[in-house]
Amino acid sequence: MPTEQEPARTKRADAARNEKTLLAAAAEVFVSSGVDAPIREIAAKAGVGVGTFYRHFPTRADLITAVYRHQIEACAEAGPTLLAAAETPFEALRQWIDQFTDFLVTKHGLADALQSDSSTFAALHTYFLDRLEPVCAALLKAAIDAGDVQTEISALELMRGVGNLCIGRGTDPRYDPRRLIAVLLKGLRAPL
Amino acid sequence: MPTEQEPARTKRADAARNEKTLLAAAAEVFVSSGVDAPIREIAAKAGVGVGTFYRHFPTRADLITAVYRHQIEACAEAGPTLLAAAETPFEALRQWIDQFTDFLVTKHGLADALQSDSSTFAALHTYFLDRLEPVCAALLKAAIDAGDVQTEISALELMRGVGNLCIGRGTDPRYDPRRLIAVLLKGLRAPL
DNA sequence: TACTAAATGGAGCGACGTTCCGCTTTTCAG
DNA sequence: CTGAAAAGCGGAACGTCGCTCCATTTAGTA
Repeated sequence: MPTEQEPARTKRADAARNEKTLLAAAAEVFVSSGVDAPIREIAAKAGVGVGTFYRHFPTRADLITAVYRHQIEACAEAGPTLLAAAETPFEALRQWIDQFTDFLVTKHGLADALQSDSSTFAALHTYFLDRLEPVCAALLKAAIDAGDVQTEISALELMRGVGNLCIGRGTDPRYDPRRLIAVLLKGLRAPL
Repeated sequence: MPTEQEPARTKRADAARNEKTLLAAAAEVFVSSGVDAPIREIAAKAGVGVGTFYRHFPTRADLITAVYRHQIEACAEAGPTLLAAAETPFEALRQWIDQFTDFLVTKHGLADALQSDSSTFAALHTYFLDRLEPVCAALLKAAIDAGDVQTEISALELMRGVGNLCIGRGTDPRYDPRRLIAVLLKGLRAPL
């Protein structure tokens, strides 16, 4: 079995520089134009050609995961921490969902992309789920074991539901995802 | 004040025929390719040019509302009927939401379009809400008055929440919007 | 310095939405 | 019945976007 011992030659200096520049440009453009901003715009802002862009991020999902990797990681790591610190497992779950919601809500269009069935975003969807689903599952299981949650629901379904509810905020001030997510959690909670 | 008494000349026969043909073609294409199928495809299937398409349906939202007008109307009319027939107002609300959900879930991509903040679909969004929001509000108010619902929530928010939860079904068999909507309703319900 | 592999960039292709306007068809007054 | 005028039609054409391809440039190395 080939134990990933390959040289993994270090990237050329200019390539590394361009990648950083692209990441910064993308982060900036995402804020103003959302995660589905034109590639050309990002490449232009970074001062590189589109060919260079695609060399670094073959897929839009690659770019998005790279831009938000830190926050996804933070969210993943928050799970066990919250579980240890909170009064009850259910409270830990609630707080984790809060953090997850904040993340989605502050990134313009990210929630939309996450739920899109377009194959372009399949990888993004997969990445989020692979990383976060186990974390959410642990919290959910703890809450169930504690008897705080009776409803039968999978972590995946819960996360997708929360993600979906985060779509479209900003369009209409009368729609607040957090309120609905609170209702959803209330529905999850065992009677009494 | 000009009392809309204008002649409103009846459409030319061929124009009326083309409109019907386009509607039929669109309904068919929507089933196989979703509501965001290429305009050219619909026009081709109807055997007309794209210019003709745009003459009849200047915006995609116009087409979608025309295609689904009957079902939207049926959903709107079901409100009062259910309220009169059901055991409790909350049960009426639940059944109405069921019908609304069925409608959204069976139309490939309709829920996505409904929540999209793209200005293309703004009219669609408006049409749905103008027609259905009062109906949902009446059901919700009845349930609140009966004491079955305590949570403070607007009909608009509830409808958008349900609509959002309907997004992405079909992609993943493990995600069932109805289950989450049931949880949401449980969360709406007053304790006990 | 000279060589090579990595990296670049932007022209170009196909798909799509949308507009525009010369041509065809329907309608209806006479 | 007839012949304009009005209404409708079609599809070429333009702008935008995602993505690919490859001739050229450049960083690392001996």
